[in-house]
Amino acid sequence: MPEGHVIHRLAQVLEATFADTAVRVSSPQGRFSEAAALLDGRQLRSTDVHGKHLLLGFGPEHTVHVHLGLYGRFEVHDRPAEPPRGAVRMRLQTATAHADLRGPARCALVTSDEVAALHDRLGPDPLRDDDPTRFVDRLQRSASAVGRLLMDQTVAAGVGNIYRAEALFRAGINPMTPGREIPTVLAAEIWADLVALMRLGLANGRIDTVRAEHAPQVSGRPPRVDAHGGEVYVYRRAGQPCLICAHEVRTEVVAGRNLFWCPRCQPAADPVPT
DNA sequence: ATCCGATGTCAAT
DNA sequence: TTGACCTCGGATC
Repeated sequence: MPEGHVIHRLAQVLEATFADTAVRVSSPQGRFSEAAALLDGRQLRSTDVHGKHLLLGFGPEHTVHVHLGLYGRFEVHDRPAEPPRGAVRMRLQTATAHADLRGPARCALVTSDEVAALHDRLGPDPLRDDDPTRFVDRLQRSASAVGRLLMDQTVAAGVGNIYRAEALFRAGINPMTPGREIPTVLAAEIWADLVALMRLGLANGRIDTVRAEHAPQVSGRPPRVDAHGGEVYVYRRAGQPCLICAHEVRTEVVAGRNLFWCPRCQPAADPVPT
């Protein structure tokens, strides 16, 4: 259940574990057997990540496109593989290591054209040093709520439900604010904060938006340690007191996911006087 | 033992 | 907007 930083980290681990050696590729579950046979014995030549999409390059026209979706997992172990338990879609293995992919939304051999189309479709990724002006432009050209736009992978690739809620909290922006009402400087600041937060998440291996550099001061209140392994201001804290102002954190489904915000720290803009 | 929701996306409506 | 995908950990009975 990853946001983009998890996929970037996964790519690093896979590269470190499997580079420069022949990799046995199989599909114990069977649903990837045909492609696995084509890849078996090749070397992992490259990895690439855009948003939440992982690309494993086993040579020209031998790229595997992986997307974990909501419940996929890709676990890497520095020990020889044992007979798989449960459904393993794709297994990579050497004499000393193995990696098991389970429950992905997508695991498929793709052409270079399909790779190009994927990159074209996705918006800038805060972890790819992409151009922030594309993000700012998309935001400011839309009447949609910013809380919706941040979940749109053509607007910002790799941002998920936690970073959406936390970035908006840190910026003090009400999630229902139309993108076009967000000033350029503020939009650029949201991007810069996403870059900082996601880089920190990549380095730490977990999300922490409270102790992150430049975070708003948590006046006298201890940060809440989130049960999911990170520390957050509002994510999944519906009904609990805001860590800054003690107002009750609200929640509402936006873009199909539960969005969380503090109505006091993130007030709706004043109505335009008539 | 069982239910439910989840760091996601797409196709069908 | 809704259901499907197809997995698991935590809450609840």
